Amino acid sequence: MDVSFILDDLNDKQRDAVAAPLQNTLILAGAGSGKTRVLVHRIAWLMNAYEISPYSLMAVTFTNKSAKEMQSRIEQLVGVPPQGMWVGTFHGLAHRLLRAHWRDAGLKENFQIMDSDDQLRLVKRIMKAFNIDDTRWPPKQVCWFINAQKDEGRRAAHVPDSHDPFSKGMKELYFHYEEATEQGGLLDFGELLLRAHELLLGNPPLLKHYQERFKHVLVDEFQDTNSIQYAWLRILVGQEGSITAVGDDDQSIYGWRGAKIENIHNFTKHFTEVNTIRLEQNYRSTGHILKAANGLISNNEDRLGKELWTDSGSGEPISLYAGFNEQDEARFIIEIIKKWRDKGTDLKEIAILYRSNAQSRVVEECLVREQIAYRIYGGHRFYDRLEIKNALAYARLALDPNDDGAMERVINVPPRGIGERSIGTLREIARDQGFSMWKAAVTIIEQGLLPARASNAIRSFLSLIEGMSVCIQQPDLGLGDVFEQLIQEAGLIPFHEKEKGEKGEARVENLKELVSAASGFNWSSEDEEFSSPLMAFLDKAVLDAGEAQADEYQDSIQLMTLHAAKGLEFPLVFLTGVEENLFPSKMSFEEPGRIEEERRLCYVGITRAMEKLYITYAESRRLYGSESFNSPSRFISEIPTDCIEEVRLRSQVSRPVSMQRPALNRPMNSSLSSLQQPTVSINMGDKVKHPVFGEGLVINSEGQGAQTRVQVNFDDEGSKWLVLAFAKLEVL
DNA sequence: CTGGCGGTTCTTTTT
DNA sequence: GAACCGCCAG
Repeated sequence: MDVSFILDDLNDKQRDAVAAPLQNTLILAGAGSGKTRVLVHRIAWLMNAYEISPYSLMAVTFTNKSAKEMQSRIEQLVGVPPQGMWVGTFHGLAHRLLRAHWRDAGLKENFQIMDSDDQLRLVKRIMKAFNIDDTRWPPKQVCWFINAQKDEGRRAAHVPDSHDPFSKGMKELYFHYEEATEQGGLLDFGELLLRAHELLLGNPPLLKHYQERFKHVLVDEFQDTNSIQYAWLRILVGQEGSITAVGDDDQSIYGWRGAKIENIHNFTKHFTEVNTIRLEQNYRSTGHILKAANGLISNNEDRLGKELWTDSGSGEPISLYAGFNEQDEARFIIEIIKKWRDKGTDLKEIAILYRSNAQSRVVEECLVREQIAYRIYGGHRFYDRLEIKNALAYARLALDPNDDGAMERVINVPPRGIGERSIGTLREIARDQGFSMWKAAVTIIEQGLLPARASNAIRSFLSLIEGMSVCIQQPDLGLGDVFEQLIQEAGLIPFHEKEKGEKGEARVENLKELVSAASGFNWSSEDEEFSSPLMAFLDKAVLDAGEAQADEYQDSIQLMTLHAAKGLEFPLVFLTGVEENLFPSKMSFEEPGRIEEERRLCYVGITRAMEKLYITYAESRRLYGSESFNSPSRFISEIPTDCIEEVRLRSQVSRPVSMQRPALNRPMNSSLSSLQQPTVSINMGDKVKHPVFGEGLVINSEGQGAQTRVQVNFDDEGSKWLVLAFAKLEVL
């Protein structure tokens, strides 16, 4: 069979990667080097050249979106959907495994997946039940702790003992949490992975079966794997199988949620006879942009090493703009956008990137004023919305009345006269008797434990749910109709219509959207792991974000965080708010490795740009209600100067100069910075020496003339504010 | 039981 | 600056 078509249109390195022998393979794919393409083509190659059945292949990704994309691109290339191949996210595949082997995994048949919101509620519930002080152990932190443990593959019993009461409490809470989830048949995201790993580890015949089945495993974005995912892969691949991992250690930006960059660094140690291939030719960006990215990332120490190059010319230099506040920054961006738009660029080819979501507001306001369409990526996911979760909770409750989480969620939504008091009694009885809140409710009514008013309210709630459970069992009723009816009976529409503002309207819209999503859900009966379409839909709702925006196809400016931008590309990119304390975020100053991660994040941002990149920062910024003066980010000075050009839009308005413009460490070829350096001789970013405090870096300043104060971050003493006129600072 | 007021807290986010 | 939580009054 002629398989050469698979290698057409690939460069030499890509071909090497795609046609690499059937052994452990590590593909270090730089930004814009055709990573997904290589992965997809390799799958096609394995099937056609090595004649491996799709049944023996597994491809793992992190997001549903990329799983879907991979699936459809394989189909496109090979012509037919790859029958029997497992393509999905780590969580999705683990889930599939657990549904198929729930008994072996020690689960209930109807186990449910919790999202982070459910998890938080559960933790709060537990803490109330055990009377644990939620100021000493904030529920969010408890969740974070538990998830971090699970990411590392640790159950409560594995958490090392500690003497300090805080850690002790955490561990204890983890125990309580384990008990509650076990009892309720609830699995959080981390549990899916942990459980799937334990399932294989503790069941040699089953493990052998899957090891023999999956001859080759392919993993995308390998640099983002956490410990448990890595362990799962290793055990699954075993001695006989092999793995192709594609990743870029320079784009590892999820360390804060457990991703271990070490996994990619140590790949060659843990897997045998690894064939390493580097893809360094970039097809996305201009030379200037790549040079900037290379220069920046070379400041990181722990790297496998890679240098991107292109043969498509150096393009325009990067433009750097110093806004004098965040308004000015936004105005500048819009101005440039308008120029590009008038030249004929589609709005959807322009992206505005920022470090944190809070920064989007100013830009948004500006875009609204100028009537430019925009779209914010990320934001709240469809199935995460309050009204959607409530509707889903009704379905869950109808499916299983003993689902306490669902019960708590909707028992008084819309308000039906069952308040905190009654619910408290329910909880109490449930806990004392060791049964569910539903059963507790039945008991209350039977024994008249509450005043008639509350009792009646509860009774009518119970019969409402009973009616619903009849409804969902009608075999000829479509999933869409089911939700239509549930929403109707629960009275959710009038409830939200009563809400003031546009919020209510949007919620009603979303509920309608849910109905149409449900009716469009096709449950292929080959998903034999599921006993009913409704259950499958509920699981999907938890695991799948559900594209939040409906107007996806409208031509609009793309706004997103840097994290959300990974994997995307745009002709014109604005990297905004590139200031110390913001980016790198001041939260990253504590631990040593975090700054490197911020730098990688910046690298990701720069490499999103295809033709033109603008980097902007503001000298003063209102954030969280108060004003701050940040110096330009260290990352700016780490970019080779010959890739950057400073811009000034308007003729400079004279403004009070407390200190000369804190431009770059190095002298810039900007006429302005030299013009405005009359009196003061200390720059932000300068290294200075103080007779008592020693050496440090100037990181901030305020005031002018004799009152000028500077903030210096001393190597040994931490940061201090000093009055310039008195402190005997020596510039080094 | 509900609604309103004040005090507190604030990265990044997929599953 | 705003969103979220907890407390208090109706």
